[in-house]
Amino acid sequence: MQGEHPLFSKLARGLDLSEAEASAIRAVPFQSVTFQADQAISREGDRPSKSCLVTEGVTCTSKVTAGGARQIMALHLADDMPDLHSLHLRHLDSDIWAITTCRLAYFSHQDLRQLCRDHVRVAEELWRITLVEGAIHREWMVNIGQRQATSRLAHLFCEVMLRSREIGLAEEDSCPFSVTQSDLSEMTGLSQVHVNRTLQTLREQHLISFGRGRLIIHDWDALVELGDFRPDYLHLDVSKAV
Amino acid sequence: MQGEHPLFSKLARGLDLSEAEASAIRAVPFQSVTFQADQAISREGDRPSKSCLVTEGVTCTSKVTAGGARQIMALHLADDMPDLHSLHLRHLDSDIWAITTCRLAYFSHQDLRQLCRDHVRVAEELWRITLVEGAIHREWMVNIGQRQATSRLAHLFCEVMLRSREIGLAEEDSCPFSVTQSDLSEMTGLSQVHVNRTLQTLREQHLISFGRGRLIIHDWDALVELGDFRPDYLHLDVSKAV
DNA sequence: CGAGGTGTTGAACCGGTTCAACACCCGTGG
DNA sequence: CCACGGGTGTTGAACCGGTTCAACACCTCG
Repeated sequence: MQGEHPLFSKLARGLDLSEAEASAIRAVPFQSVTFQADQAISREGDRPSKSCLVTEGVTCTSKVTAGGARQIMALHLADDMPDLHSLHLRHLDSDIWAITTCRLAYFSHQDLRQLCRDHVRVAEELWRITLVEGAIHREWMVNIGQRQATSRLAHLFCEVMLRSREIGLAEEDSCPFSVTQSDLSEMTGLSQVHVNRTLQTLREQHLISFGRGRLIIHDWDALVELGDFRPDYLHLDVSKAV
Repeated sequence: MQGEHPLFSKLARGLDLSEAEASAIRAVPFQSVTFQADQAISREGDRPSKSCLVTEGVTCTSKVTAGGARQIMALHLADDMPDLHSLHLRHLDSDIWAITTCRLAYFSHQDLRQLCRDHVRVAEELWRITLVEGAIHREWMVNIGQRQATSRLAHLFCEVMLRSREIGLAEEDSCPFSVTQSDLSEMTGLSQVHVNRTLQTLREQHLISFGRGRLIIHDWDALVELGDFRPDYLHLDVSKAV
């Protein structure tokens, strides 16, 4: 897939594309842009005329309260589309940040809309992608609202591992995960200090290793149990034949 | 609008419909069903072949953790479509419950898909509706993850008031809101006891009244301030001319 | 070698939880 | 008409998970 059109590799994942669809997708022009870690990619209130796809690195969606507290609402790994929703929403309702240095491919809304009009199945798949994002939001609400610190982190780690595996970035029991403890705290609604202590607990129980840009899960079953992790919400069950 | 086709009144809200679109929408068959308060409408894991629109009452989307704690992830008032996402997701990832007695109109997925294929703008509007749901999810994450109890409730009340106004259910400073304190606790990730105490605080400060199925906001500006409420995320700025 | 970001630790604190008892309200049936 | 019952709301008191603050350690990179 090296050098393949980024939107094509994304869509080919969930869809058995016809010749016509494939070539229409490959014909969508795109622009590659690199962002440094901790750079803002877009800001709340922006009215973008293009949407992006992450080809490398990690981005997140976040908001800051009046009190200055920050919540990260979503993580985007390779092949995720952080602001696809801007295709049909006038303005962005959250910021999008680069967590690591990352590379994005931009597609103009005009081109995407045309693609959708010409190829219904592609439209439906793009729609579906935004729906999965919503499903992940729902699970995160449960995580933040109802689970204890250890479970919250365990759950997050399980998700990251599964999503990394999905895009071919995971080895057997490990995957790249270059986020700080402070990032983790903003994803889970915990304080940075408590994340630190909770990580220690998880490490002491030989469940995970985390650090130097990598997550290693030593005991998947135990982590799943602890995190109350049921992956249905990721909607990975896409058999291409529908 | 009494007696009007429910999907039509919903879509006419955001879209200036052409004759062809309007009649196609009105042609979509639907089935009206009544649910009693606290009845399950659909369950996690279901694979629905139809989606519903709330015509009366209040429903919610929720999940229960392994520990038995329940999180409500979304509220649906009249004209909301609680499981529109099931149109493109194989299975439901959460339960849908009737909070009050309510009336739903059901549309088969087959019909909705056909409608979308025949009328792109309708497809885009339905897609948009699911995207707004996602935007609300994101704001709720901020609410649950970062705000204190008083702000959380204040924020929720502001949202309910605005959404009620949008569908014409609000009087000047009040709207119907028949949920228990326990429901509020599950929406905000607080304990029922603490919701009770927080409500007392809000009442003492003459910000709201809440009870007997009604929410009254006595001081909108103060409540907005307290709740850190910025309504952009509701994406109500739909001028019909695009 | 120094600087700044990240991770770690301890101790005091507090927002919110939990448990358990009680009050209230409304609808039901006797 | 009242007695009853169940759901909802209210209260107090003990408790605890997580926060906050502040200091320090560590690592990496220039």
